[in-house]
Amino acid sequence: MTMLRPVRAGNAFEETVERLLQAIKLGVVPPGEKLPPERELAVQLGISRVTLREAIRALQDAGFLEVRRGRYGGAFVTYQAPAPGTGDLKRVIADMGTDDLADALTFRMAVECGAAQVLAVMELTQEQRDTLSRRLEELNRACPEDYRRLDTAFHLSIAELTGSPLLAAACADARMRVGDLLNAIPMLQVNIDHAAAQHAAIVTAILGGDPEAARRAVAEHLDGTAALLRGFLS
Amino acid sequence: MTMLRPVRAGNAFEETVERLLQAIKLGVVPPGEKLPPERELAVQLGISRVTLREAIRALQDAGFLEVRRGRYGGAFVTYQAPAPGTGDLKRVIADMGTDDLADALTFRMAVECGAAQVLAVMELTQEQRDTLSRRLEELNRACPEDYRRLDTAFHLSIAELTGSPLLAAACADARMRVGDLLNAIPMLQVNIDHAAAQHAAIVTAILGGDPEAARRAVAEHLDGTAALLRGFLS
DNA sequence: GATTAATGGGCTAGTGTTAGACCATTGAGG
DNA sequence: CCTCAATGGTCTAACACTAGCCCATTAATC
Repeated sequence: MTMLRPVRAGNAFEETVERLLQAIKLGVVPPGEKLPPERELAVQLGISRVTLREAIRALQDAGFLEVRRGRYGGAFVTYQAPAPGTGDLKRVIADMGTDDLADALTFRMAVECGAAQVLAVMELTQEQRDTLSRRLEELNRACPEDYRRLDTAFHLSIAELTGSPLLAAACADARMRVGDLLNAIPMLQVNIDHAAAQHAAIVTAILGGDPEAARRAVAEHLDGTAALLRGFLS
Repeated sequence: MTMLRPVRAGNAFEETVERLLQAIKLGVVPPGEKLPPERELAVQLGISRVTLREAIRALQDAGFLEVRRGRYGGAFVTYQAPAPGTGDLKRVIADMGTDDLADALTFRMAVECGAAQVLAVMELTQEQRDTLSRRLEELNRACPEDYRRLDTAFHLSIAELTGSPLLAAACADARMRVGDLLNAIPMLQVNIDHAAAQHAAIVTAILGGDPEAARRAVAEHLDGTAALLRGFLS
């Protein structure tokens, strides 16, 4: 039964590695930038410094981070998102398993549509409206290497603007789970143009206070990804 | 930032107590019934038997469980949901804090609407359609002491039928967080009739494959709860 | 009444995790 | 060049959690 599912996903070390890895892959910490200091980050993640260091060490060994000592040192991100190509997609899908893949896509569809709908119903301050518009603009002006990162930022800001940490966390989790997938999808100009139109429709619906349209726009947008995948699965 | 939020909610003992408590309060394990055997439950929850026993002990001390030894023994639920009244509501709200309250309600609105929408889009087997209809019937025939439990079962089955464990877990989590609230809300016949009509609308929309209507029906239904609360908050 | 299988109760040794202190290194600025 | 503050590196003692084992109790069944 759903209610008696596992209390914890794994041990602290594994979960920490996963979290940091996804923060890196999603560009929350861009290449060349460094993670917060260990003592600070350990507090944010709610774990001990020892465990955090083990995780950082693992990511260093795997080539995602470069750790430098001394003042102005830190754990610097060396990972660069690979140039999107179709070659990796099948491997990524195989790595996830089709069940987990469907689960992640369904989950993402539900929470992102829900977030957009909720946000569209809310009365937004001018500042909130500006934030949303700004994220959209930044995404539209993005150069290819920044695109994924800003796309993530745009999608997550919808959830964050609802003011619900639980919802923001759920959307971040959903995004994490499809992160590898998105990185492996080829990024053609047609796709980008298409996505841009859909992003604009989402923002318009939210700012216009139309939850139906917001829900529909997000659903269509995410369906695009799902359709692309179905193409590669068959 | 959202991505660097805590990796774990608390220690295993606390999380386990919380989980079991909510399973009891939501009627997943009805009064008089017993929890699964310790060895089995520990595996399901992904914790050691020692930790589970500590949690059970705590709930026993708090009067929610009665543990009996020997064959056919087990941890029996003694907790009976209190007769709903307005007296407790303010205390429950005060216990949660208004921020957490708003967070939980927003989160629930998003994930339950998302689940209904997703389910409405899916092609359902006859068995799935029957399950949904059956849950609705059971709820409509429920006697007062079973109402909350069957209401929970109905709502959760929407998420479970999507086939996404992540989504089901999110909805269960959302329901957990508003569980005390729902138990404290007075259950008048008008409210029940109103809810029944909304439940029927939800099922109709889902079985009819209309995601817009499904989303709207769930939103209206949950807004009812929120409106009731706003009444008590002012 | 004896047997027995299912269950909770309790112990131990080992591993995971934490908090906190202290050391080592580095680069900026005096 | 020296100093210093911010940072990673390391250690230790305590606590949390786990796996596995065996014991104690109980009620159905023979």
